[in-house]
Amino acid sequence: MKLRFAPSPTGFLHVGGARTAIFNLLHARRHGGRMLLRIEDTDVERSRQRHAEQIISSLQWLGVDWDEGPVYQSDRLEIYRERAEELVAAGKAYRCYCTVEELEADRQAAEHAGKAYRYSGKCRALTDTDLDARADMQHVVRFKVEPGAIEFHDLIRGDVHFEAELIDDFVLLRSDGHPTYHLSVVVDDIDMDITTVARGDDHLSNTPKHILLFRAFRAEVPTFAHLPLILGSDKKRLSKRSGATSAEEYRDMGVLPEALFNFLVLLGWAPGGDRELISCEEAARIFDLRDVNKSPAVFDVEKLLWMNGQYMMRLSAEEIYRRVTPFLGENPPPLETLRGVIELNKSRARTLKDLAEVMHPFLVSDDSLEYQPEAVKKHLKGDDMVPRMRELHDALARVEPFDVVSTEQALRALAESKGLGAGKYIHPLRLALTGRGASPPIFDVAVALGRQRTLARLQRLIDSLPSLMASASVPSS
RNA sequence: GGCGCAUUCGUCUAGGGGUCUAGGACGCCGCCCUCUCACGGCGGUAACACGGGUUCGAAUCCCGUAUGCGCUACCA
Repeated sequence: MKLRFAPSPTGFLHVGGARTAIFNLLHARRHGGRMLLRIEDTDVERSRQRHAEQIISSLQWLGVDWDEGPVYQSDRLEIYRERAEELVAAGKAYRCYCTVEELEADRQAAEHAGKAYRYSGKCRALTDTDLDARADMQHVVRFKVEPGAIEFHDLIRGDVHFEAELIDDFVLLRSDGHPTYHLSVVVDDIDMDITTVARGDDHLSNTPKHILLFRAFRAEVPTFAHLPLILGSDKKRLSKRSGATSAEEYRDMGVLPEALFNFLVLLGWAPGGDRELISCEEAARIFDLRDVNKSPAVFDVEKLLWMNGQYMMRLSAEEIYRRVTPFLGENPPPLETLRGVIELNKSRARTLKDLAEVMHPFLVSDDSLEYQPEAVKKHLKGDDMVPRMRELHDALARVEPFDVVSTEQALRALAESKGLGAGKYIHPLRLALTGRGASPPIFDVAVALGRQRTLARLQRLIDSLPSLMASASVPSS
């Protein structure tokens, strides 16, 4: 068994394409087959080498590891021409000299008449003398579609039926000598011994053309599996309008490749047994294209983000450090100083980018911490703020050892001695240490910062108290 | 327009004639945990598109309608 993923390099790796690649990989792994990567760049107008490279690097990032290739169709142009000529020689294809303008006029006419446009087929009837007379003229090669029923069994859709009468004599070779998709895909699937073609649903209607070509080449027709499309939240084909569409964008957002992989695998397929989290290896043991759903699935970013959070909190601090570093800006601190900070924050973020954000207070210097206005307004209240914070400062300066249990005991003892709730100290302390109203458990934060920095931040808050409270009480600007 | 495909909670899905007063997950709501925010735990909200058949019995099989999507290029 051999499968292939065959993207055209006209843009980034679309998440729909990513899922197609994943399903191909999984099916190959499950059945002990191989997987080929083929770049379908026969459209010179739209294909770009840099896109091919981006797609390849996105696949690698995602963990889709193919066995053969990448093969570039642009390296095989001569082969497609030869095969088209073979079909012409065999009377299964013919040269067509109709111009784009003529065809367009026919199309217009058909439209005005309210009828479905079909290629007239007039070049089918060209005689040898006609052909000799036009030998030098630009032309395309068209496939001669003979009437008849075309049926095939799709792994996902089941039995599908088409009538060849409704299929135009489609172009195989363009006037510039480049093959169309229909020709190159079939020639390659034959030459590369592809046994199973799993591709997007948008190719279902093209399949009869391909079957006709396989027959014309006297080749065995592969098994097809047409995957349902991935939709945006607007129920339309996933597009920019409904959110990020490329694997790269999710990577830049701080989504883990294994989370995106897991999420995509679950779009149209379920491992059974109420399972949600599944690794590539586990999926490769039980996945089968035959179990894929027929109906399109909406890409729900919320669920992806939840899943990403699940993966993040299960990773070790070392692993997260390696991945979050790119989001930390210039000169990220070494692993050892961040290990504890990561442990404290990893269950509080859904993406690496979010994680970098919640880690921010731990990364800045004590005197450049910013205080969030809402938190200031909420927690810096009362005429006794300055003495209250001084007492806390002194208590924390004296507490021994400076660990989570002792610092908490010290603070609570202080609060009790003053007849105040512990919150009256805890919340301002949080503001002092993080500048925010929300953070990991505050005594863990203090210990992570260490006594010295804790006291420095507390002192800085005390010093800033008059101006902070003044600005907070102003009706706001 | 023609052809093709699809249709279970808002979303992803389980389900392949009786075990379905339809299960799980995300989201949302409530409660618990609690120094805040997360995490976690508990509970709740919410679906078989519609109409005909077949059958003792249909979410499951068949037909039709509706809706959606795809293809209908010298794009892939």
